Amino acid sequence: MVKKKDDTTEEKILNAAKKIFIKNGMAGARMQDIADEAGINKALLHYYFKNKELLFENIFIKLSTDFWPRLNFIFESDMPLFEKIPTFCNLYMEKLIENPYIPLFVLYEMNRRPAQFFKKMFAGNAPQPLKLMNQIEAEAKAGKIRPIHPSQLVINMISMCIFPFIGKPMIMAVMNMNEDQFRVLIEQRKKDVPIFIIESIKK
Amino acid sequence: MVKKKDDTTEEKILNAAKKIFIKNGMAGARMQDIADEAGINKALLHYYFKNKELLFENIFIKLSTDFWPRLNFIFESDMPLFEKIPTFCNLYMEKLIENPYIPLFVLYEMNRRPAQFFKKMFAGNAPQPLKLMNQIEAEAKAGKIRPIHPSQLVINMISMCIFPFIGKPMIMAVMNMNEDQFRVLIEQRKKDVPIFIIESIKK
DNA sequence: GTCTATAACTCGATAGAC
DNA sequence: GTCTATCGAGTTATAGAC
Repeated sequence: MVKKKDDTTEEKILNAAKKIFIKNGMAGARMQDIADEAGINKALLHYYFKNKELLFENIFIKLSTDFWPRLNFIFESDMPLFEKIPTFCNLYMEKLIENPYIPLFVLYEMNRRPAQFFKKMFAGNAPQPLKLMNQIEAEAKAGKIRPIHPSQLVINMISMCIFPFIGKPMIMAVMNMNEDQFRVLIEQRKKDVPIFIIESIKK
Repeated sequence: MVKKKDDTTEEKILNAAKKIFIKNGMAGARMQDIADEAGINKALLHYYFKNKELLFENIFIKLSTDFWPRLNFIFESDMPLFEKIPTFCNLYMEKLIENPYIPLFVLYEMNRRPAQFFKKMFAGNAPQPLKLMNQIEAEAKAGKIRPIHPSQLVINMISMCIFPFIGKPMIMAVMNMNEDQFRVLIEQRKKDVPIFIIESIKK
């Protein structure tokens, strides 16, 4: 019988820290809250992770890869563009539905840290949109799609996938929605965003 | 000779608080930093604003209206849709270029506050996309544009305007850009985003 | 209104027993 | 490895002089 991973104290701490850091951010999170969430005391927390900064870095690097999950294989696949775009949007939005609070957390913390810091967070995990961008440029040159800046198209796609999760409270307030209605909106987007993009670039 | 508004102590405090809160967030901001920035001491800060929470609320409500500046007149104007969309994108992105850090600040703080809290922040300032949405629906029914969910179109438009400002460090890292190149990218977007949208919905 | 000084408190971190 | 107890730095907030 294999011991479940999150039965160990270290896993309990990591899960608790993840939850508390996402909820309150680095500055707002308390070591006491993390200890409580993990069902241990502060001293033990410091026994496993020397200080708050190191615990945070550990979590931040993990969550950065959740923010940008292993979808490079789509960017870099040989799929035709009109298939690649819906595939990416669907898979990425699925991931975001599972982890809706990660983008805001990651982008917020990135904004108050020097660029140097998140070089290491990208170690081997950086998104590689270059092949997709080359593909877009090739299709445009070949007259298969209308001329468009590849980087702008990629940013448009990612903006429309991510933003609703970041702007959820604003959207719900402005559009006078409840949780259920918001969930429906997001489900709709999985179909609508790819259509929106393809309608824009097709000739 | 009229006294400049920000010569008063209260205005100095408000400007300082705005700067520090945007930079460090509510949890990360220190009353001492705000006092230093304003060129006064902490005691005087508490004389003007009883506590940190009240000062924050004051700033947050102000910044929420900057986040959503007075652009309702565009949403509600009688402009044709194909003119309204570029006008909105241009004016909104101009505002965001002036205040690039406000969206992340506002959306982050909104996410850790109960919906009830920012009801008051919307007092009289809520964005009113309803007329725009009705217009979209009418144009679709009349066969002037392809069928599309009005709320999705509005969210797409806002996503593409705002997201680059929130995701700036990520975009710069992934696309290997410096500040100047990012500025160019944003300038391009003022033209490209409206085109992208119109190409998508036109018949 | 504005300041200095300090109280009151929060929180990260450590000492030391088991 | 895990706990209780506590230190000490840093912060919000107040008292009280000018």
